Amino acid sequence: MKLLHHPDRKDIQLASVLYALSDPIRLYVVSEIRKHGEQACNSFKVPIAKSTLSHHARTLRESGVVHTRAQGTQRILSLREEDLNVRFPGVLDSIIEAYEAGEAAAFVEKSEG
Amino acid sequence: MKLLHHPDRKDIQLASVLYALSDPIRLYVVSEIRKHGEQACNSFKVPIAKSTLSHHARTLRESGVVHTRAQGTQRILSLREEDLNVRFPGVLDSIIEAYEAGEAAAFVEKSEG
DNA sequence: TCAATTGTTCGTAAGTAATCGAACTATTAA
DNA sequence: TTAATAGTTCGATTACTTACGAACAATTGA
Repeated sequence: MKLLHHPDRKDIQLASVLYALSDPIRLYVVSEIRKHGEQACNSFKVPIAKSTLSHHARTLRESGVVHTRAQGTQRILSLREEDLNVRFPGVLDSIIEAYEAGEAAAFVEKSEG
Repeated sequence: MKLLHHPDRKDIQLASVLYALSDPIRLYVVSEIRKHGEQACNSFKVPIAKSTLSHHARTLRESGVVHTRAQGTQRILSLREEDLNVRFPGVLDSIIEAYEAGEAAAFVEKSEG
């Protein structure tokens, strides 16, 4: 596998982060990570093909929103909260809070409490 | 001219707002309005065709970020700050603050202080 | 070694977005 | 009425996005 590219903190662009967060699937993934901590792609219960999820994970990674590391055959995604908070204070938190307050993903079986 | 459609507050979608704000031109327009108050399209010094600016204004309006009213031949854009703050507290403020703190539009002559 | 699991990459298709210029509408001013 | 100003809409182009399945690669477990 080729090395996964992550932008340096200073190279994270606000517009790119907002774009990455403007998709319902990606918003859901990010909110899940923030709620439950880092996790592998296969833990996200989304109604899309795995190749499509892989694409979304890449979009999140290349925008600087998540960090991806390999663990066995899995790719563990974690939020780059510190980088985002330093660069764009309050942006990630307010977005995720707004998401959780009212925009629960329509495609998720709401059974996780 | 046909009536301009604005979504009701309750129909403003987080993902759509983030998408609207994920473009450098639109981010600039929104930050200008927030800094200097409501203003007409022709006051934005952006290096794009007027038809393109019109498209961006429409994207901002239809996502619920701005309100547009006619005044003579002009279209006055204002920020829907209250609607956005009620629906997504802190989101608009933190985004614009992050933008102004470091993401000044590269296409603008930085002569306004 | 063989199979299962996890994810990536590739090829493709459909849809969407940004952009321009030209033509148009509406308003204001002369 | 005519001209100027401010925007919108249309048609076309180009590029990107999302999506899928198939094929591939890497790791783990039997």
